[in-house]
Amino acid sequence: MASTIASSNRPSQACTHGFIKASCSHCNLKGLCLPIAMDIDDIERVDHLIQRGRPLHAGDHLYKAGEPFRSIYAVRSGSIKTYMIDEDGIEQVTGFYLPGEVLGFDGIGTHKHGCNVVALETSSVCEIPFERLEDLAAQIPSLQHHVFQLMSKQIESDHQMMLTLSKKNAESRIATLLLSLSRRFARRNLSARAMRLPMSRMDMGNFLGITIETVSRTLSRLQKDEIISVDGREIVIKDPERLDALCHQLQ
Amino acid sequence: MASTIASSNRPSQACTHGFIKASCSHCNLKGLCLPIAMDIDDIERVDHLIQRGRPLHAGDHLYKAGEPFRSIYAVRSGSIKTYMIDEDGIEQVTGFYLPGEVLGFDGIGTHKHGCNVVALETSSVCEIPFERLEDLAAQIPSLQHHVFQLMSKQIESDHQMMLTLSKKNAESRIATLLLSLSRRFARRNLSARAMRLPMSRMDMGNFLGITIETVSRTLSRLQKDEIISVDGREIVIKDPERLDALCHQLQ
DNA sequence: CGCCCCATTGAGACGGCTCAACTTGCGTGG
DNA sequence: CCACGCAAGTTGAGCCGTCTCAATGGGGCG
Repeated sequence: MASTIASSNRPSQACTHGFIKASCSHCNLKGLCLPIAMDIDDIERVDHLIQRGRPLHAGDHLYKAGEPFRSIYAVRSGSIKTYMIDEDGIEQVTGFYLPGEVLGFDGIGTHKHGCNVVALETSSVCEIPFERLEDLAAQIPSLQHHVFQLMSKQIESDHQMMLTLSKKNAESRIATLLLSLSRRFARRNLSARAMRLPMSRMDMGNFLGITIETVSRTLSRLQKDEIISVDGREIVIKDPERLDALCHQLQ
Repeated sequence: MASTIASSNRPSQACTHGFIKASCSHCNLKGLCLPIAMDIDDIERVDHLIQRGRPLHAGDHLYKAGEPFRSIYAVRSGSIKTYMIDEDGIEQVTGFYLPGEVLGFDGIGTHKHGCNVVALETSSVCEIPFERLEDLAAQIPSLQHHVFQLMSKQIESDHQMMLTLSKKNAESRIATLLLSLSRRFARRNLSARAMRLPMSRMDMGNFLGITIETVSRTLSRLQKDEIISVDGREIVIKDPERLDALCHQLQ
């Protein structure tokens, strides 16, 4: 399944030395990612500042909290988890990022990355040096606006997450996550019904503020009720309407 | 106490027709607010795009979710609450804003405000038209960077809130909120120990993901343990160290 | 093959919710 | 002036959802 994701994003040409050679204009994520709604010349200019690195393997860290902030990153293939560790060592998963999604907007304020970023499976990212992005954004109004938009959407989705954590019960949290993943897969023309979860039960539970036991029990219950079917990380949404209805219940 | 806050931010000159006349360069919040770290000429240019309106009274909405997004706002005096209402009518308070703090960064992505904004007491705000801010940001690199920084800090504090909602028990959530308010009062050279909460128990509970009964019980317990004293909305932090220690406990 | 990690399932404990009663402060109107 | 209603807050009793602790079951890998 990981290979399915990767192949759906693989650029047309591959490079001899094993690195993935790509360009924004040929990337089939350009309708989702940073270059959205930019004209071809401007995409070229963004393209030149993007650095495409060696693929990350599952468990590899892209960066860790406290390291100097220099770049933001767009996911090209695979999947990425961000998490923070507070002063007491408590971990909080703050997000999951799929191809075409941009991460790393925290850390601009403090010049240090605010969270840790780790690959959940073999993944590749585009690195976007932020100082150069700022220079270019000052020259291309639509790019500046687009960066503001991406950050704004991050804030909105974080607020939605605060509501989920604050007001919803375990079943509703799980349903909300499954539907979010489903919609994001669908946006990339993958199946909205059948998917392989990129994260462990531990990561799901940590993100949703519940224990792995509750995650497991809830998934089992949803399966018993024939709303989804579960086989490890393979999930099939059998009844999207009822799953959606579950999102709308309180704790 | 509301008047204390207002007077501490009142600009030097007052206008005849009752509106508060002000400028960024004379505002004693300029070390906290949008013009931070800008030189005097650039502050003047920011100053010209800022619109200062009639004061809001407690309960007045600055804007509501769904209205077209045009401006962000800096709090000049008083205090402001933001909250979202999801499709089921569930309300979630997403933040409290004190003088010198900037709000409204959600909504850039969708061109519609993502949340509702209401004054908790008599308050005044500076309106910053966003299109003109974008124009100016493209000309003043430090301003563009500063807007990115403000949004980045919003994201970081939202992530911190996600951790609080996801991992901490009621006592720890209350302690975290009290210390956050205390630090933000102190930054404006107000007392870090004695303060008047700008929000109701309902708002505190909604923000923190607990019921008003639990808020009330928890405050009573902290008072019994002589960590704080409570008299309605008047709070005195009697033992900051122990209050801080309470932040660091799990659920 | 055995080890370890991840996931599942069960039983009991507990923190916070629900429901309810009561208090207090404040504005309104008789 | 007091009576009254109303909103906000406090406190208590019992309930419920999730956590904790524990046992068991696969699946991948050395």
